[in-house]
Order: sequence, then C-alpha cells, then structure tokens
Amino acid sequence: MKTNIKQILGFSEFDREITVKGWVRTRRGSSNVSFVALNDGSTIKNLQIVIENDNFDVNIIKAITTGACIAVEGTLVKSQGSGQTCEVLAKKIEILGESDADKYPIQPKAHTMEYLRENAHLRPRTNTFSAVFRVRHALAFAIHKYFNDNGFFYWHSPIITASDAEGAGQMFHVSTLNPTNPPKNEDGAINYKEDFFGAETSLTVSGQLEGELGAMALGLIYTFGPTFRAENSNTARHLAEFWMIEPEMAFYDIQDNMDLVENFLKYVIHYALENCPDDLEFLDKRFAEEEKKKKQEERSEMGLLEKLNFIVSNQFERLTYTEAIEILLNSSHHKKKKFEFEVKWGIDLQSEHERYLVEKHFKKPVILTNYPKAIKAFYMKQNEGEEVGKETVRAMDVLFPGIGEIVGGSQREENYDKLMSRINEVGIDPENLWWYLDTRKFGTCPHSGFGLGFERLMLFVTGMGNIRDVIPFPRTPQNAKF
RNA sequence: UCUUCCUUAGCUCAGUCGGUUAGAGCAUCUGACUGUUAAUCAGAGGGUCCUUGGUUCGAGCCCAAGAGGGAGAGCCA
Repeated sequence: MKTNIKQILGFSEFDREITVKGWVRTRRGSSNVSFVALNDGSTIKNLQIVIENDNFDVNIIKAITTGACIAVEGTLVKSQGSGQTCEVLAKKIEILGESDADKYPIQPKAHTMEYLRENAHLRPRTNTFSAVFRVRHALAFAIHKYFNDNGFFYWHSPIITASDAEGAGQMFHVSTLNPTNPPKNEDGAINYKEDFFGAETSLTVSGQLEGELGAMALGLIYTFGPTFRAENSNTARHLAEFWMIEPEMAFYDIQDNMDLVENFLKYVIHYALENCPDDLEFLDKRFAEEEKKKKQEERSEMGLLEKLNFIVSNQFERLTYTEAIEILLNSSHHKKKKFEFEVKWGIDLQSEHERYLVEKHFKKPVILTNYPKAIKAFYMKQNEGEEVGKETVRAMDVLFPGIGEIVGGSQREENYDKLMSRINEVGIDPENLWWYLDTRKFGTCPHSGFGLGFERLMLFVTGMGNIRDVIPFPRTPQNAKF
C-alpha cells in the first residue's frame, strides 16, 4: 500500500524519504521558495510541500496551479513555519495533470453552495464536501457495523418492483416499451404484458414489505439501499433518489423498536464523532459561520459538536401522540395563535408542531407513538380497546432538532383479519399483496421495523443546510446532471 | 404544486431619482519580495447587466412573458 497524507501527517520520525501524490490547493511563496498545500483526500488536512525554486525548472513550478495533480518525492522534515508540524522538502516533482488556473472552477476561496452544486463533479475537492463525503462513508460503515455486531442480516430488497402497495408517493416507471408507440389493449390502456417483466413495474419507494418477508425467516434483517420518489418536492429536505435504512425485527414490539432506534442512532453518531474528528471539527466551524448569518431567533442553541455529543449522552423523550397534542394545546405558542395550522386530536402534525415540541418544549430528540389510525399506513398494528373515532396504531416517529422526522416506524399488524380489514378500508387491492399477506397466514408473529432516511441523518451529523449537499450527485425535480 | 426573493466580470456582490465611458473585493496574468499559511505589495486584462418583447428622447434600473436558482410551505424519509 502507498502512504497517503493522513498517514504521513501521523509519522513521528523525520528525515525519511517519501513519495506523495495529490491535488494542489494553493501555491504561494517568494522568489526563492514556493509552498504548495497538497491534498489527496485521505484527510481534510493539507501537506505542505516546500520547493526551493532554484532547484526546479520554471515551467514545472508554473504548472503547479490550483487543481493540478502532482507527484512529489522528497524528505519529510520538521516544519520551520508555524502552521504545521511537518512538511516535505521536494527533490523531484512530476506534473501528473495540469489545471488551467484561468478555467478551473474551484478557486482558493469560499464559494456558495449553489455554485458548487452546479459544479458537482469538482466539489468533492473542496474542504467542505470532502469532509461531508468522508463522514458519509463513516456513517454508512457504522450502520453496517452496528447491525452486523447485533446479529442483523443485510437483506437486499429489490430496486425494481411491481408493487405500489405502500402508496408512499409517486413512482418512477420502469419500462422497455416504445414510449411513443406502446402496445395497447382493446380498451386503449398500455399492455404491460408485452413489457420486459410482463407487468407494470416501477422503482421502489420502500423496501419494507420485502424486508418483512426477510424478518419472518431470518429474524433480524436490515436493508440499506436507494429508494426513489417521483414527488414534485422542492425543499432542502427531499431528494428524488435517496438512501434508506430499514431494519425489520421478528418478535420486537413497539417498545423494543424504540429501544433499538435510540441505541442505533446514538451508536452511529458516536462512531462519527470517534472516527471523523478532523472533519467534524471543520464542519463545526462551518456550521458556526452559517449560524452567524441567521437571525438571532433562528439560530441553533448549540454548536454542531455540542449537539452531537448531547444526542449521544441524553435520553430521547418518549410520549404519545395524544400527550403531544395536549402539550401543543396548552402551549403559550398556541394560546397566542402563533401556529399556522390548527391543533386538534386527529391532525397529522405539521412541521411547525414537530419543531415546537423538539426545539422549544423538550429541546432534545423526541419519539412520538400511538398516532391516530386514520393518518397512518395500513400495515401498522392497531391498539385495542379504544373508543370509536379515537383508534390509534403503534407507530413511532423520531423527531430531531432542525431536521424534523428522521425516522418513521411501527409495530406491524400481524393479525391477518385485522390487516385485511384495514387493507379493504384503505382501498388497496389485496390481490397485489398476496405474497405479503402470506406472512400473516403462515407462522405470523409480532414484529416491528423502522425506516431512516440516510441523507436526513447526514444533514444532522454534518450540520449542512440542504440535502442536495450531503449526497455526491443529488437527484431533484428538473435536475439529473452529472 | 403554492408563496416569496434573486439573476450585473471567472466567483461574491455594489450600482443613487431612468441620464455621458457599468464599479469593488477575490480569482487570473505580469512584475516585486530571503520561509509562506486562502502570503503580501504594485500594475494589467476581463461585461450578451439571464432571455424575449414593451414603455421612454434615453433602460442594468420601469412593465409583461419565459428560463434558471434560493428560502419557506405541502407531500414525506
């Protein structure tokens, strides 16, 4: 293995010969000596290359521009300057790839996020985005590690699906039929029997239903894959293509589910804190700068690192939907009529309500349970012995400060008759779900699961403000560049 | 999809009441400087004022339509 800059910066003995390759961030200096800040992506820190100008061809030095890729052989020495402990005294420099300084879009200065988004192919070379993507890797790895270490199996639910059962939003169609002249039935509808799969198919909006099939055989499973929603959502929290983590657990009730999600979230955030200290320190400063631009009342009360440490070391608040409604109704915020949307039992909580509970009332993550049956999905377990019109289901939503809903989950309805009656109420054709319903016919059991939007978690951990800036190549309405 | 704001140099932005040749910082280029920390100092080059149409003696500025982008909302993860 070749040594990278992260390793080199950790060396304690000097005067050793090393070779290092990377991309030039800046070059500065005087007539005698040039200093190059070199970055190879292994760490947010740069390695300083010292070039005594007399020892090199002028054209080589001129080619060391921002964005150029170079290979340097030299001696690792103790730095004479104060910004770094060690540096490389160059003996040989090879220009691997030039970069026309006049045309290279990334300048050694602050750019707006919007500009960098338009240059998504080069933005990983900036401090902010390299930090974000290293943290992204660490979180993804931590998720696999957590589940693996706790006896879960990684389960691959399909990307292409013929079921639209969950009704979780508009789907992207998958078809090989000629779009301008598809085969048609006598009634004029497209004849999908002639399509590639012999049926109408789409990209998945959730792997949950297939995940339940896995849990009913392997016990504990999780999915971690891309999901697709063709909703015309234009917000800083929505993507058309995003990654979702969906564990599904046999023999878990809603309490077990809550214990798992809290333990899991704390683990992966703690993992990032332990494994990405430099990147998070940089993002913490960036976050503080961004906060300064906001109005006083919109600023976060905690810094990024402070917030992450707070999450890891404090219990999430658990309460029922009904209790949450009471808190909202009794709040001075409500009495002063500051909520835009009406608060009463039965409503789906609006962003402003969730934010009030999390950011103003509890000031910590909140797990809300037992939502009204009418506003939740068909597969959630119905609570028993409740008065008509006030029926609830064992749903749980995890609400995070600044993000809102980061996790949605539930105990699943394992009773065949109850599930069927709910399917009929909602108006889903049970024919499409025969395979799902079979789990309730053959060896059904209590089970639970949840879904976590990976990019929502990324928003929280990195402190970035827009979901388009925590995935390398965001897919949003009217944008599939790169 | 709705509301609202924005679009001027490579980037970030000023641009007065509609009035002569459209400005600044950074970047780039040239030069200076004995080790710099997004170096510093001096100088130079760089413009379809988003597009189209309109009002006007005259439009970067006013009006209309369109395009692109941001923020908030809805839907959700």
